[in-house]
Amino acid sequence: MTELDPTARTAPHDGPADPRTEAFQGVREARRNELAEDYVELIAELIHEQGEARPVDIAARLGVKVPTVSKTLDRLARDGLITRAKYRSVFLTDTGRALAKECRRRHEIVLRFLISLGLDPETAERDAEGIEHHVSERTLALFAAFANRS
Amino acid sequence: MTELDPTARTAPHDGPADPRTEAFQGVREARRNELAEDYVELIAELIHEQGEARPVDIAARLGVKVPTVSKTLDRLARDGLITRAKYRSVFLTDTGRALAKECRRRHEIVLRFLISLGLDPETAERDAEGIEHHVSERTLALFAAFANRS
DNA sequence: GCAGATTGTTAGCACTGTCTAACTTTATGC
DNA sequence: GCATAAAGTTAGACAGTGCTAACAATCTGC
Repeated sequence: MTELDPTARTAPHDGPADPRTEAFQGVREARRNELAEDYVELIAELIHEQGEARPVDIAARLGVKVPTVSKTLDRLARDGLITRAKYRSVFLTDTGRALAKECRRRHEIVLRFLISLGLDPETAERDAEGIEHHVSERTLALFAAFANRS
Repeated sequence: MTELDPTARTAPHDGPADPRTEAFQGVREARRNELAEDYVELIAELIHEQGEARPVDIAARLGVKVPTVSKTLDRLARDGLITRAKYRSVFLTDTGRALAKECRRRHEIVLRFLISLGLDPETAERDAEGIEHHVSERTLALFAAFANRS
């Protein structure tokens, strides 16, 4: 019954064998990172726009309460994406900055793609926010090509 | 500071005023329903393919353990999407069936769209699984039009 | 340079979603 | 029709993500 049982289904791979199962596992994996990605992307943006990223601004942008942000920032710090000192604003580590850049890139491509498809910018922004965490590199390349072509 | 403060930002709406904040809130809302949608869609599929939806099959498809499924099914039952009896397989309520149908529709459109964009079917399946919960009706219409046109 | 406003932290609660371990029920194969 | 295998449930742990309430630190405007 375990997913390592080589007699399961038809294929003798390691792993789930069913591509649908792989898809679900991939999605669950992606979902775990979504929030962290939203945070680092937003932190980079705030630093760029306002010179610093304060919990109160992060909370306002995300639409959550400040204590929620505080707790999440602790986790991001623990995971090496940001550094922070008590009662001070937040900084990205190199890792965090790299992730933010990557997220911004994906976000831009998805957004441009949706707009070039004919979507209004507001809906495009909302959809891009949800979609960007779930597009493979391959899809991203197709999106970018489409947006450039049209 | 609260999101109901009419002096916040520039617009005197109720709600967040910043479209980016709305986007984040919408995404969080969508994320809350994703798992339920995955479940009902899968349950409908299993019933169609095999005549019944058993926890063990749901678990195998999703790539999680049976007790996880059991607990989630309790929640779906509590929320009126399925009915179940102890040690028996699972049935969709009318509400659950409607949701499943809606999910399947979205999934199909996204999948067809990605494939018609030029993506290989396996990647398309994986990406569709992640994307389908985050596309607005408006985007879906554009996807469908594109897939039909090409 | 102090009072009051703003911002940030901590503690504690609730719920989700995952797991393992132990148990019960149902199904299967002689 | 009974023993064993398979499936399902329950209990309990743990991390994540949200909240409120209470407290602490910092900032601001006289």
